Amino acid sequence: MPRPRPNTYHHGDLRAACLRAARELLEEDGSAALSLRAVARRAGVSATAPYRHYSDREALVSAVAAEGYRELAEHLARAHPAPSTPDELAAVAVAYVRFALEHPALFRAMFAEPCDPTSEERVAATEAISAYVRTIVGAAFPGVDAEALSTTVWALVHGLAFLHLDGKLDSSSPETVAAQVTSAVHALFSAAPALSGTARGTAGPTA
Amino acid sequence: MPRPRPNTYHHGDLRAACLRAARELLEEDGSAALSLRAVARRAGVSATAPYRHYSDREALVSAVAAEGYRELAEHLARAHPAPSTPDELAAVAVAYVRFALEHPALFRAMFAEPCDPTSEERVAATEAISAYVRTIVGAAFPGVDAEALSTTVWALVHGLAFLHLDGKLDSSSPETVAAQVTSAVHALFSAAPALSGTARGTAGPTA
DNA sequence: TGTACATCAGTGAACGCGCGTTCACTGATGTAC
DNA sequence: TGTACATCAGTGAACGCGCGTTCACTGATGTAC
Repeated sequence: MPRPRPNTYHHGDLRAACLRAARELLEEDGSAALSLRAVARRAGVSATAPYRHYSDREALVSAVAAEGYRELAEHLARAHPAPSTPDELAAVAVAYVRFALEHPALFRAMFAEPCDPTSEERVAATEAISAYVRTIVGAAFPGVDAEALSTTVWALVHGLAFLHLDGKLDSSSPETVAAQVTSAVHALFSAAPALSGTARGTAGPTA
Repeated sequence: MPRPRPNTYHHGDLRAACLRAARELLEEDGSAALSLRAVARRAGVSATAPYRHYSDREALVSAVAAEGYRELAEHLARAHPAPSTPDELAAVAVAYVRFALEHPALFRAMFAEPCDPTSEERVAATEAISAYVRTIVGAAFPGVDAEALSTTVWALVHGLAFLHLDGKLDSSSPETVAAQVTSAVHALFSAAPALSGTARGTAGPTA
C-alpha cells in the first residue's frame, strides 16, 4: 500500500499552503501583524521553509494582499456581473463594504499599510480593481466623466468600509449597513448627471 | 548660578514629552510601529520611565491618537470656523484630506488600527469629530437629514483621504488633490436637497 | 529659616519572547543514459 | 528497467535584534513642624 504522498518531506505546494495559512491567521487574529514564522508554524513546516517560495516577509504580505484584491474583484462581480443601473451599482457597493467587514484583517492588509510600489503583483491587482470600478461606472453613466465619478464612488464606498471597520458607524446588522451604503450611493448617483460636461442629460437616473 | 532645571533627574513633564517624541517618530518613519522603548529613547529617558505616565504601550498609542483627533478638529476649524455653504464645506473637506496627507502615520494610528473601545479619551475624541461633522452639515443644510448626510460626507472625504494615502489616486500636487476633493464634495452636495424628506428645496445650492 | 521625612519620578539590570534571516545540511525527486 | 547524479525543497541550529514589562533601587521634591 504505497500511500501517494504520506507525510511528505516535500510538501507539494508550500507556496499556496503559506498563503492559506496566512489567510487563516488574519481571519483568526486580525490585530496581530503577520509573521513569517507564524505562517510557517501554521503550515506545519520549519521556520525557514517559506524562504523557498518568498524572498522575505514583505513578499508574502504582498502576495496575500494581491490575493485579497483578486477575491474582492470576484466578490464584486458575484454581486452583479455587469451593473448598469444605480440599483445594481449600489448592490456592488454593498458587496464591497461587506467584503471589508467579513475580512477585516485582510482588508487592512490590502489598504491600511503603505503599499510598496515594487510589488508588481500588488500594483497590478489594485489597478485591476480601479479599472473595474471605472468600467462599471462608465457603463452605467455613458455620458459622464467616468474617471472622476468612479473615483468619487470608490472613495465613498471605501470610506464607508473603513468607518464601519473602525466602529465609527453603526454596523450592528448587515441590513443596517446595506441600507446605509445603498442610500449613500444613491445620493451620489442622483447627482451624476450634473457631473457630465459633454452629454448632460443623455444618461442618468433623473429620479 | 543655580540653573533652574539643568539636566534634571526629574524631567518636568515627561508625559507631554513622550507624546511629542511619539509624534516625531511617527512623522519620521510612518511605517514603523510605535514602540515604548523608542519613545523613551527619543525623549532621552530610560526605557521604563514612561511607565510612570502610561500604564502600557496601548495607553500611549491611544493618547497619541486622541491628540491626533483634537488636532484634526482644530485643523478643520481653521479651514473654516462655521461653514454654511457647499464651498465652505468643501474647504473643510480639503483640509481633512490635507491633514491625512501631511500626517500619514498619525492618521493611520488614528484610524487604521482597531480602536480599542476601552480608551475613553479616544472614544470621546472620535465622537467629537463626528459630532462636529454633523453640526456643520446640519448648519449648511437645515432641512436635510443631517445624520445621514453627514455620514455620507464623512465617508466620502475619509475614503478620499485613505485612497490618497495609499497611493491609489493622483496626489502629485496639493492643487490636484484639492480640486478633486472639491469636485467630489460638490457632486454629493448638489444631490443633498434630494435627501431632504421634510424641507425639500428650502436649502441647497441648486446650482 | 532649618530639618525630617514621605512621596514622587526617575534609573538600570534583568526576564523571556518572537521575530527575520543566514547557513550548512539532507532527504526526495526526476532525468539522462 | 536500472542506475548515477543533479537539482529541488525541505530541516534545524544559530545569530542578533528590539520589544514589553518587572523589579528593587535612588535621587529630587515638597511639605509639616
